Amino acid sequence: MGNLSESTKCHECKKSSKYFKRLSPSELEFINQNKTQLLYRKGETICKQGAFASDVLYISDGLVSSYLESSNNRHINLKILKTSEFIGLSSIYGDNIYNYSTAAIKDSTICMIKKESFKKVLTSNGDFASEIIKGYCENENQLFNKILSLGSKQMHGRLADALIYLYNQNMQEEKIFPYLSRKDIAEFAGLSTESTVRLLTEFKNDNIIDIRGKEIKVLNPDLLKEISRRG
Amino acid sequence: MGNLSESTKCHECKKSSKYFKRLSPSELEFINQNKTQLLYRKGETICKQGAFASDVLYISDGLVSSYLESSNNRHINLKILKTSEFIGLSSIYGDNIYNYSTAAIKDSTICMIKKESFKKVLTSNGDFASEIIKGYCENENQLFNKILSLGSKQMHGRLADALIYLYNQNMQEEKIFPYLSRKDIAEFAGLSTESTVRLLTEFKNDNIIDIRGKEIKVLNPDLLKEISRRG
DNA sequence: TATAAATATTGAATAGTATCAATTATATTA
DNA sequence: TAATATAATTGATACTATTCAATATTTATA
Repeated sequence: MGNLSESTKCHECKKSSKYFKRLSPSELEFINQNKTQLLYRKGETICKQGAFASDVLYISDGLVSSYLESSNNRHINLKILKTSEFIGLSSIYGDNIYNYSTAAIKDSTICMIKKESFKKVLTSNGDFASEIIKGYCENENQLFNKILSLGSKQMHGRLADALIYLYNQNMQEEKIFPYLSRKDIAEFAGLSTESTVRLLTEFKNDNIIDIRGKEIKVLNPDLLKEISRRG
Repeated sequence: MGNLSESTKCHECKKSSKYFKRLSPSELEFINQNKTQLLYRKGETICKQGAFASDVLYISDGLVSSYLESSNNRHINLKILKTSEFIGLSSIYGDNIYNYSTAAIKDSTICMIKKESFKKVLTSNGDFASEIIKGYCENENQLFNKILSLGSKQMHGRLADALIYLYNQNMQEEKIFPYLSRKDIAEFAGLSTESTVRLLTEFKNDNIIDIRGKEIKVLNPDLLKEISRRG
């Protein structure tokens, strides 16, 4: 706790997102007063699909994966969420429930902001609202890609899509592959774990990727894109 | 044209959506001045995935299907859009291009509203903006369902999902099945046309649905939901 | 209405993918 | 570190779904 409390005030937060930059000091202070900060350990569920959503969550520091849980007990991974990203934005106006689950893939500090407070700021600050809407749109695009991948491609194309996405995430500051199991990758591609393992080996033998344990490097991104394109 | 011009003014439009109800007369008049009305024939493409999006489209009267086109030449159907729904809202803040294609499934009157004008009203009228954001959220939920269906279910579950969606659409004022080919249904379910036909027959033999040519009736919605649930 | 074109249906063959079981490698914990 | 648990890999098999080809049916058009 002591270690957390240092960075507990929003306006002192070094991890402030582009969204929060749109807020005035008083708005930021208002948010600060209506939030709680929590530490989630690797593997812990942060929010659960279907649960009542009274807060908007903000990743103050960490690495989180979002996923959908199907009625037949499978998971489809949606995104890797990083420091300074929001969770559960669409619950603000929607059903009041989380539409997907999230889990910490490494120890993560999460700010929980009361939804009503968040909404208040959103209504009063058009700039902030615009930024949020922009976020929605980008997000939608990624969902379309997912639908195309799952709906119109077979194994090779689907794994290529997953690797392209994950590799792009991996290239930024923090490496993510060390935190992902084969099962995680499989759930990004919408494949069984075994098929994923087999295909990864195939890609490796074709010098498309390099594998050292969990670490995966893309050697031939163009070919990977071509495989994605062909489906 | 003569037939169209009668209902060309926004404030006289009988097909005004819940969104437009949020606008003041002057705002409505502003939109009116910055729009064009066009008639699309059945089968015509209304907007094309990837094309530059300078307008927000509004279905003044008609029936439209939205779909994604994959790089390997397949289509995945997303939604049936009806009178008083928007097309291309997410291009307002996003990439400036349409992220999906739409085609008229029957003759449809479409209003094309200059994006910049739409944006102007959106920025100045928070109520209107709220309504639009709410629309985004509902939409996102449907995309999650699609991802779950395509990513975690096999044929029976996927067709059940498609039929449940289409049947719900069908129940409203206008019947939609007469406008849909087996191929269309297949593209909603993410299946081949032949598999779709075979499964439809199977569902019919199991008294889950009734088929008379294009007309499809759901006889046992609970069983259909159960099939969807089990995947 | 007759004819042509498009759509729907069915069967058989093939390709694609998951599942199960066994084994090996890696990570965790006493 | 040894023991145990978890994750990764591989092979064989069974299942799922598409494709191709042929036929029937419906729709559109001259």
